Amino acid sequence: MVKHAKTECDDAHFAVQDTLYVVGGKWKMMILSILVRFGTKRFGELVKLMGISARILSKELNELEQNKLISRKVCNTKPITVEYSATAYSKSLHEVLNAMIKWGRNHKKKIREK
Amino acid sequence: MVKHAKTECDDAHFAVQDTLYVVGGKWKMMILSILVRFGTKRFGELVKLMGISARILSKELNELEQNKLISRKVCNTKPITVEYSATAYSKSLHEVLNAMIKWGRNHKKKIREK
DNA sequence: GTTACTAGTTACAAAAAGGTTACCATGGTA
DNA sequence: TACCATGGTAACCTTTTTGTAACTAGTAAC
Repeated sequence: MVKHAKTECDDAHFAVQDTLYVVGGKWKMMILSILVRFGTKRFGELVKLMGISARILSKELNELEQNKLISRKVCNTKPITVEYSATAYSKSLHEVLNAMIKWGRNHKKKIREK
Repeated sequence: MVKHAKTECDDAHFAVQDTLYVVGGKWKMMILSILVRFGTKRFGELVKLMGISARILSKELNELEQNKLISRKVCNTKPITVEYSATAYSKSLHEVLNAMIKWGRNHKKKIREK
């Protein structure tokens, strides 16, 4: 959680920062986007789908799991596989997620128009 | 704009990344939040309000201005003052902004409950 | 025995983000 | 004259983030 200097802590502006603290960065929202929209995915599938390195993905998945935003399940397959899924709590982010998808698409369109 | 490896570029997951590319980071959404909700603010006011350093604020404001998300106005006061305002385009972010404020507040509440 | 697949981890390097301090020019005030 | 405030900028440094390459362990196919 972000530490706030002087102002009241439940100020709207700092709430924005708190959200970014949990799901900011280059990859977390994209991982959630995939798991929420496509459903359960394996580690290796995410690597290929996203073009992310295993090291970074592993770290991001751990952090998301600690914040209860995804769940991890190890499967008894020949080479063991691990499945990641969105949790109920991660679904509380759908408004943020959808708004960002919408805005990103629109912004890219605007830029291409130039 | 983020460069995408192999997948189709208008994929929802990459749209999320595109949004983060423009308004991600520790400060940009907070600046927009303040300008959208409080209205026009001067440079020095933002520094005090946010607890951000002048160097970083200056950089962030420049980047937001380049993306047409804020406008800058130099005023003919005794020591010149500079006013920053949200633009019409920045208001297209209100959905993202409001969703993030709402989620951040709720998340902090959950954490305190533990 | 060798190769391959799985999901990671480790060590290392590079880049990006964020921060501190000192400084500038302007003009008003004590 | 010296000091204060304004909105910056430049040099420098630290921390965080991201990436690459090599390696692990278990099992199965060749």
